[in-house]
Amino acid sequence: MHGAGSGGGGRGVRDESASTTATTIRKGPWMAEEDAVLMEYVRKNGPRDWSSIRSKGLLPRTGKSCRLRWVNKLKPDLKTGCKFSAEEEHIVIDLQARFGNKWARIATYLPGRTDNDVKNFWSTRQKRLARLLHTSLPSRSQRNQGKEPMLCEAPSFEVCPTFFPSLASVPTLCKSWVFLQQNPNSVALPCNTPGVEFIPFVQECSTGQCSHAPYVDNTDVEKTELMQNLPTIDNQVLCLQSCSPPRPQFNHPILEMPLLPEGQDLVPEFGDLSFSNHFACMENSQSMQLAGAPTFFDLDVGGRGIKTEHPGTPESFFGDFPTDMFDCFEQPPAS
DNA sequence: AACGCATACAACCGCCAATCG
DNA sequence: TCGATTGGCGGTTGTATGCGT
Repeated sequence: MHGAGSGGGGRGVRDESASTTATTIRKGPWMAEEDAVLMEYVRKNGPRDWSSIRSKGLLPRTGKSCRLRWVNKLKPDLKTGCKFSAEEEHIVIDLQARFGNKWARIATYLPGRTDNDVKNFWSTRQKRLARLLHTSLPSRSQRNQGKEPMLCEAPSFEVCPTFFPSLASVPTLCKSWVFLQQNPNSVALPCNTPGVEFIPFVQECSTGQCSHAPYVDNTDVEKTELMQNLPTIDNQVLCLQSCSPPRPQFNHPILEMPLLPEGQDLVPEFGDLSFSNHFACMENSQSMQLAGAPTFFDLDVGGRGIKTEHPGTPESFFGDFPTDMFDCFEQPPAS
């Protein structure tokens, strides 16, 4: 889509050819004097007619560069030098799942944040998660170039069907799964299962009465449809329960867009505390019941078997994560 | 102290849609 | 109507900084 690899070329302080004459476009870091000129221009003329800044000889910068500088650095009320709060992170995660890489749109929900801020935050987060999970980001050919929410950006988990024979008929477009709370009917849902998106954690409901609505910012009708679309496993209705912290209240009315099944963030799959319990139990019971079946720690994660690095216990697996990674998740209710 | 790595940030690029003449 | 210009956006990359070894 875009000129990959061309970005950044020729910019920066090494661009010594950049002069201060109005006929030559200056690139690279902005100087305080330039900022002052730009601020003064905006004060007099407002944030518009960016190209006239150069045509009038005020700055040897392109209009695009001036606008970018204003929007990202000089505009009042920007939260410069302030890390994303947990609430902001939640908002970005949720909205990215909903809108895709529409950073400008997402930024409108975050006062003081620019699309560049959100984009950088997300990029850094993706890299961090990829590294933590010993897997690589999707190849460029696999990325959707931001046109739609990412389809299962989480690294792949090859889930042994032996564990979940009842899911053999569940269609899947990806290899990522959301795990249900551990119990004798433990199941996993592919992350693209209808109704799973935006639902941090999933529990099984033996009664079929769902007392907890999943977190969605949609209408009740959509919620109902969402619930109806849930698969049934072994004739049991799956019940959704959000175990995530209270969700942020958006300043804007959300959602002119429908739920997108592709949206599924990595965190829910790995943040569920019952996730580890699930496999701890599996180690003790199911692996015995299913003799010969591989355990979670035999599974290949992102093409790299983690068994050798994390032999045996869920704790050893999660030990690789930052200690505060799950701070925002509360313990699921004891069953 | 030096080095390497991860992260945060800044600013570029090309593409595209809207606007203008 | 159409080509040129402009502004907005998303992707990408270089640099600075912090931290651990």
